[in-house]
Parts: sequence; C-alpha cells; structure tokens
Amino acid sequence: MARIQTHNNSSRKELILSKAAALFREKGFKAASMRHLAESVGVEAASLYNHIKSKTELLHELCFGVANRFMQKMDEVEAAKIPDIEKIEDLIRFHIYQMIHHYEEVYVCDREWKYLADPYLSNFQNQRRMYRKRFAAIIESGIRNNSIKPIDAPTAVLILLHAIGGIESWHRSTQKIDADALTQNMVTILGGGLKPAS
Amino acid sequence: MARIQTHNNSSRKELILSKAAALFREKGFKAASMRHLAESVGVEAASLYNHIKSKTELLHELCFGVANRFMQKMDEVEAAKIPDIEKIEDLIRFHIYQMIHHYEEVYVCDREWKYLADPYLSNFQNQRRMYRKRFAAIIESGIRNNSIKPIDAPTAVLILLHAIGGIESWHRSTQKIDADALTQNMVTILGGGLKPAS
DNA sequence: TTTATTCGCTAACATTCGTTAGTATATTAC
DNA sequence: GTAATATACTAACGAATGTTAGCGAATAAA
Repeated sequence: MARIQTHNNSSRKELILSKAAALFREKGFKAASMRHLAESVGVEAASLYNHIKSKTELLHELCFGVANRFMQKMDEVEAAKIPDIEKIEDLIRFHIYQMIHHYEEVYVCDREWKYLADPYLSNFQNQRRMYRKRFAAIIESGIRNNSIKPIDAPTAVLILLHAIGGIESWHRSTQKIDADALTQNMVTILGGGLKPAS
Repeated sequence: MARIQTHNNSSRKELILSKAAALFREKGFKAASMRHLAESVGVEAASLYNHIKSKTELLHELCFGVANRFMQKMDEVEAAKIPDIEKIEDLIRFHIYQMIHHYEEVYVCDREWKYLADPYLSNFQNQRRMYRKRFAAIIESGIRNNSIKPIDAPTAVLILLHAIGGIESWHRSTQKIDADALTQNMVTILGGGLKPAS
C-alpha cells in the first residue's frame, strides 16, 4: 500500500536489519520467521525481498558488522603504547560498551552465529579464533613481565568474554544498577582476578 | 523392525533423552527435528512417540533435571558450616564439574530454556531467579564480614555463572588443558577477583 | 508528460515440521 | 500355546516455513 519512507531514503534496509537483530535476539534465528519480521517492519513478508537477498543474508550482515568492529578495536589496542593490564581493561570496557549500546546485534553475533551458511561460517569461526588468540597473547605478555598472575591465558580469555556476555541478564533485569557502575564492578572483579597478589 | 533393547529395559526413554540433549546442544532446540533425533536413536520419527509425549516434553525433562541438581546443591551449601568464600568456591567447582561431566544437558538447560512452554517456562524462570538470589545472598554475607570485596553482588553472580558457561568453548577446543587445571584456573581468576586486597 | 524504477501487494510454490492413526511383530505373562 | 502388552513400522495430516512470480501504484528521471 503506502510506502513508509521516502524513496531517496536508502535506510530502508537498515531498518530491516535492526528489526531483524531485535527479533533474532528475542526468538532465536531459527524460530524467528520472515512473516514475524515483516510484521515488525510494517510490511508483508514478500516485500522484504525487495531489499534483501535472503534470511541468512541478514544474519551474515549482523554478525560480520559486529565482528569487524571488534577486530578494528583489537588493532587499535595492540598498537597502543600502554601496559598490558591497561590494554585488557580497555578491551573489557569496549566489550561492555558494545554489549550495552548495541545489545541486540552483539547478542545475535554471540549466540546465533552457528546458523551462518558455510562460506561465511568458516570465515566467522576463523575470525573468532584469531581474536581470542590475540587477546590471549596480550595476557601472556602481561604474565611474562609480572603484571598479570601466572594463569592459563586461553582460559582467562574464555572467562572474560563469557562473563561480559552475561550482561544479557543485566539488560533484562528490572532493578539494574547504572551502566557505569556495572562497568566498574566488572572491571574490578575481572581485572582483580588477574592482578598478582601484592 | 527389530527392537534395539529388550522389553524389560526401561532405559529406552533415557537413551532418547540423552540423544536429544546432544542434538539440541548441537543444532539448537528449534533447528533439531524429531526426524533427526529418530535417526540418531536408530528408529523412525513416529516411533519416538511410543516413549515420549512431545518434543517439548524432552526439553522440560532436560531442563528441570539439571535445575533440580543445582537447587539441591544450593541447599547443601547453604546448610554447611564453612566460611562464605569457601561456599562460593564450592559452588563454582560444582558448576564446573557439572559443565564438564554433564555437558550436553547443562548446556541445553543454559541456552535453550526459552523454548519451554508456558507453565514450565515461568516455573523455570522463577527457579533461576531464586537460585541467583540465594547465590548473591552468600556473597553479600561475605561482604558484611569483610571476607569478600565490596562489590555489587548480583553483578558478581552474573559474572560467575556466565564465565562458567564459557566452558562450552573449552569443551570444543582441540588443545584443552585437563579438567583439574581448568577448574583451578577458574577458581583462581574468579575467586581472586572477589577477595579483598590484603 | 512520458518513461523507468522502486517498492508495496496477493497468490502460490515446494519443503519441512510435529504429530496421529492404524497396523504388524516381537516379547512377556498366564 | 494363547492372550496381552510394548514397540516398531508406513502413510498421512495440517500448519508453518523461506522464497518466487507477477502485478499495480508511487516516485524519480527524461
């Protein structure tokens, strides 16, 4: 019937993407149907295909959009001339920030990537593995110069990343503390577990 | 055609349950079909219904089986006469043990519970909320007697539980350290983040 | 104003889904 | 041996899925 946005506004697809992120997060990728998505966009299901190629394409774009942001941050942090422990806290803060301010996409990227189709799936898994390796390398560097407790670095990375993923629960919580306080608490607990007893 | 187990062996359903856990974990509840499950049991899809009521019933039983084990452990820990910090480490070790030795069910309980049908869904969410409250209460008690750093207890619980959920990645890892070392590392990092600077 | 393009719609498609009905066979109980 | 029960099978159902085809109206370009 009526077009919702003017023609020259190319952000129609971006609206679909953001609605898709919310829907995939709420229902899960498999349980979210194109008809649901269409409804939340305010359009019939078939009309979506004037803007997108397929349901999976939506997942591709969401996942790699998020992944690229994290990779870019990792580049910056690696290049920075600051102590290792600060690099880690910087990364933790970035993760938390992303989780809070781009909740839906980050969550989808975190929990629904396994439904990616295969050229993309392997690519994504490689990027993920690489990211964790680079994170672990920073921790190992910190261990060598005694600014970090001697622990198994891959295990530490695993703990950090999943702990941050838990903000999901905070996000849904009714009586939530404010974002800054949350960040500070997480850095205290997670960072505190890394620093050697002084 | 041929029955796979003898009649008086009542564990046919348990086989289905354990195959379901593995399948739900691998594919996700929605993406796992009864025909896939049947294949992995070695039977036609319709035959499953001689043993189970529905697909959702499988999820119920998996989720509440796990949830009940954790609730029972919490009862024990609360009743024990040991310092708060030891209670917490005890719980952490229990979580890790469960995650390692009952991986598939625990994972499914953790990540797929949202597909429970509604009398069960609310029930499950309540139990979950209650469990976290009781966990947080132990932390708060520890804070009051100065054996734990003054932090936001609900946030700490959230971090702990999700960090442990990350063992999922360890489980899939090719070059994994052994389970005891993993446990020790996690207790060091997570416990270390809680103890006050001395 | 005419022409081309964008973007909505309805209708329909082939698959896949969970599940039921009805039947046959093998085991157990008597 | 006979009756009863447990459990496997084949066939089929209605519903929901992602997606395509084709059409009409609105916008942009000429």
